[in-house]
Amino acid sequence: MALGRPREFDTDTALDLALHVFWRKGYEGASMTDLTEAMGITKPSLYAAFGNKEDLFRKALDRYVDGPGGYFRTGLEKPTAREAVQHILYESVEAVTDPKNPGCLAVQGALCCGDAAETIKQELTARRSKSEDDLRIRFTRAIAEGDLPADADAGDLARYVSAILQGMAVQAAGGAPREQLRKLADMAMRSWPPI
Amino acid sequence: MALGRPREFDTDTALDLALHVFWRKGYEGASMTDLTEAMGITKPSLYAAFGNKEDLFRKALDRYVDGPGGYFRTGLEKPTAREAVQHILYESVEAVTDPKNPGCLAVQGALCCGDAAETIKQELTARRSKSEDDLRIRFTRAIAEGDLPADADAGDLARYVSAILQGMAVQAAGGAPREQLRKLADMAMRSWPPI
DNA sequence: AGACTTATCTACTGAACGGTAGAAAACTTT
DNA sequence: AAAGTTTTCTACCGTTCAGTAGATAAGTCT
Repeated sequence: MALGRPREFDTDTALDLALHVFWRKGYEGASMTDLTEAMGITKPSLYAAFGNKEDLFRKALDRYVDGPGGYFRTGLEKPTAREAVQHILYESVEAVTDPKNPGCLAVQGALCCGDAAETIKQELTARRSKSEDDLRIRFTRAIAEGDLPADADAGDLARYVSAILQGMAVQAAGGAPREQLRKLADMAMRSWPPI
Repeated sequence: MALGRPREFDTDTALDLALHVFWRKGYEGASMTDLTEAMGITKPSLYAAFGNKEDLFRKALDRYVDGPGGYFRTGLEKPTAREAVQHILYESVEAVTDPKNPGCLAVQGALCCGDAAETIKQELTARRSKSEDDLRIRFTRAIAEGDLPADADAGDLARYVSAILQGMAVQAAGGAPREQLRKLADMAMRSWPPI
């Protein structure tokens, strides 16, 4: 194997670099020039390795959920719904206010896009919807386990937590300091579950 | 007065048409061609009447807060903090899920923008921050009037309501139906104030 | 060594972007 | 009617966009 000239860059680290550009500028805001300069490769190399811009973005997204976005899955595995929400909320605060990870990728690219980014918009919407569904399933289990009140609506609770997370992402994009978002998480936790 | 050739279009209705294009596509997503076609005028006419794209967007924004976004100010004038929040939340649900007003302009344009839109991003951030501050001032008054608990933090509450509103806007952009957002507002109201 | 395969490079598309020049048209004023 | 002012139009500007052609370089295979 390994026929032909060997690749001179590591695709995974290049993908990480691309991820950070998309993170900072959004899908449409990140030009191919921005990306190639950050990744340290030329455009033909990028196209040969990753396809087109859309493919690159999807691959970067996958890397996001397995890397910096991993706290979400970790949170779902906590023993109680309360601990799950707490973990996800507070880790999300750290993530969206981390100067190395400026903003939430899922929200960042979700809005304000032109016609060309329609499919990207759908992809991000689908991923957000998937996260909300994961929450709903977790809450359904919690209700069955007596961990949440029997008359709670798992879907409503999932939507509520999602809204808080998305609101935090918007506020972080507006420059809200970590301390303020922590207090927002505090408040959401104090009245949890908001039946 | 009224020297020279008279303008053949009405600037206010043209601004409304522009507003809807920005609403649907965001600041960067709306091209000058999109705008002129929707407004029914040519590019030089647009530039002569409104300046450049950025000026046009700001004028459309002003028209937004005085028109479709007017429910916010109306809400602030309600006699109690609870009624204010209730009014703003439910009217916001109607606004962001109105098929004629697809999304929240303030959130729509706030993210995912390239370098060119940096000043627009700042403008939108400033306006969102202003709204949050209006809420904070209203809550401060409510605390003084005994309308909210004395140990409540007006700033935290304002941030909380803002987060819910922004979360709703993101979910609406993702196609969430009106019914679901109403239930989200219900939930936020049920645990109000979340001290 | 030589054939084969793949990566890398410079240089370039065509299209879309925001914005404008310059002439003609439509009005008020004198 | 002529001068002055402003709008409107077609046609264009330079720039940037995502994406590519074609030559060359660097490896592995027989």
